[in-house]
Amino acid sequence: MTYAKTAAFTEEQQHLSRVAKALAHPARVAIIQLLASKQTCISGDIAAELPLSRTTVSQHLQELKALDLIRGEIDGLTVCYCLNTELLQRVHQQFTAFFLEATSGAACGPDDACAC
Amino acid sequence: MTYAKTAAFTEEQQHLSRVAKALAHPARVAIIQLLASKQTCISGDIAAELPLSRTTVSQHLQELKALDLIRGEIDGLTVCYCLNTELLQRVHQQFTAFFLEATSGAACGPDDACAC
DNA sequence: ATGCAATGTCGTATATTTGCGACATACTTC
DNA sequence: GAAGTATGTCGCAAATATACGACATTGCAT
Repeated sequence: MTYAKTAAFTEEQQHLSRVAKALAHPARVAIIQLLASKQTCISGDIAAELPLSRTTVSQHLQELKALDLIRGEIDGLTVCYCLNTELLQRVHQQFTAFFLEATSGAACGPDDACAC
Repeated sequence: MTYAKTAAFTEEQQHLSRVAKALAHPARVAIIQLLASKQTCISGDIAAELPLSRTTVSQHLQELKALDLIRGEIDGLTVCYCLNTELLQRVHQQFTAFFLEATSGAACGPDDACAC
């Protein structure tokens, strides 16, 4: 395995990067925004709204579902996807903590010159 | 090009996913946290702190630098990296806007059942 | 100038992601 | 039950990402 030496990193770092990877594709960002905008949790309409094939969209949906960021509920023939707002809020807090940590410390000088 | 049909998405979605991709690896998250914790913008010490080869760390640094999230300043023989806190703050705002949008709308029901 | 140390780049091997057509499944309707 | 529709899974091809050793470059010290 010459790939993904993730085990050597903090659990926090791994989790943050896992969520970041879920958002690392515009299609998945678009899916979340779509679910946020439409009250009704759409199903295959998502595929119709995106410039990708239905198969590909389904895969992106599965990726988001694997992280539990979205949830799918079978309603007869169609599947209803919705956001897991509770988890999204927790993720938001983690990202905020990360960014606050990153922006609070002394960094570059006034004209972006390192202070070392 | 059977990959990255990013051009079909919003500029906002593309940018968010680009930054997310930069954070989609624990090593890069660790690098940012390291730069945040150490006052002095370290150089190759970063490689010593991570469980990766110096070459690999250098590549991760270049990726972060390509997005201007970090900056490197040559100081004689060593290179000083530091966080671009200004940009990080802007990115933080964008992520916050995204998460607020995602968590505000009506989503799953009380027991995480879709409301459709 | 010579030697050494710190960095980055290049080439390469492997793993993963992305995208999509073909197929299987499940459910609704007639 | 037959036909049609909505979804997901599987398998494949191409593009990317990850990891690292070998090499080139640059600057410091002797």
